[in-house]
Amino acid sequence: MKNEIDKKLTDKNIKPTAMRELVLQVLSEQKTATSLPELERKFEKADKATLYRTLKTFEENKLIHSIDDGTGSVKYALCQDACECHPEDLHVHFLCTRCKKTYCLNDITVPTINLPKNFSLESVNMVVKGACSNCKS
Amino acid sequence: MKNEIDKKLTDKNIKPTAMRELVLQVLSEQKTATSLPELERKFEKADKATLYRTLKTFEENKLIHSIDDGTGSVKYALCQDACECHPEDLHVHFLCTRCKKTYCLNDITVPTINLPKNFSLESVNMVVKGACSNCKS
DNA sequence: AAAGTTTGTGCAACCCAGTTGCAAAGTTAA
DNA sequence: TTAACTTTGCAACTGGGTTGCACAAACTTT
Repeated sequence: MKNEIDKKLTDKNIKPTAMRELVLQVLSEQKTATSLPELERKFEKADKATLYRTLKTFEENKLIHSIDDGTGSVKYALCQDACECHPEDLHVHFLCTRCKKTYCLNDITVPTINLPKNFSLESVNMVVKGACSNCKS
Repeated sequence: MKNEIDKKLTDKNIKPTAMRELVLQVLSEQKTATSLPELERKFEKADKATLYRTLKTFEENKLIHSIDDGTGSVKYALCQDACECHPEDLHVHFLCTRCKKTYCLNDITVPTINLPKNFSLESVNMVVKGACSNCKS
């Protein structure tokens, strides 16, 4: 258990502290992406700033990626193992407008776009909104 | 001039007040999408809340649409004449990571996505990031 | 093992976009 | 002109995100 978590951290060159183990543990358990405020609620004890910096560290080291789904708080989810967060690695995200959960649609990669002349591409944020299978009446 | 602006407002069932005429005027002049804070700076005089509510009114009446480009402030741009803001009307937006301007790529409609079973689609926010033609070195 | 260095954590304070309540001003209707 | 409604302006607040700083914990070096 703990060893798997620690391995994930060290594989990405992140020193495995107690805090980081806990946060990664929780993130691993989620089926949908998690925001900083949500994380704060899950860890009554922990400090917002620490959680914030933990997420930043994870993101910089490509352990997680962030999704801005327009709900006002950025959400985070684990990257796929080999993910380098390059444009061709990116997948579509789905925000359920009912339950406000954000899903990583890992097997739906973002479509290629033909940009206008002299525009260069760095990344894509694609959020599809609608009702998820749980909420669809 | 003023008549065109007023016509656009009344066509969308928005009462043409002085404030609204001014805001629509300014929005019409922009080649890129405009945020509330930017608008505040353009109108030193006007109140934030009024501008805010003006934008909301415009958006509700489908005169403008909003784009969350992840910069921390939502941006607004005029809709195309016949726009109903339905999924099939939506276009891709481009955020230049250098100059932070957000372009409506009006002739690039968002690609169709095959959602998982029992997921329904309401709308799509697709923001491509990179360097625009002005900023590309 | 002690002193020094680096890294991580916790607290407090802050910034800023967005939002709301309320009262004053303006507009429309009777 | 009065009454009803709409718009505007001010002030205050919310909440997510961010930073400075001091303390604690973990590595280094001798």
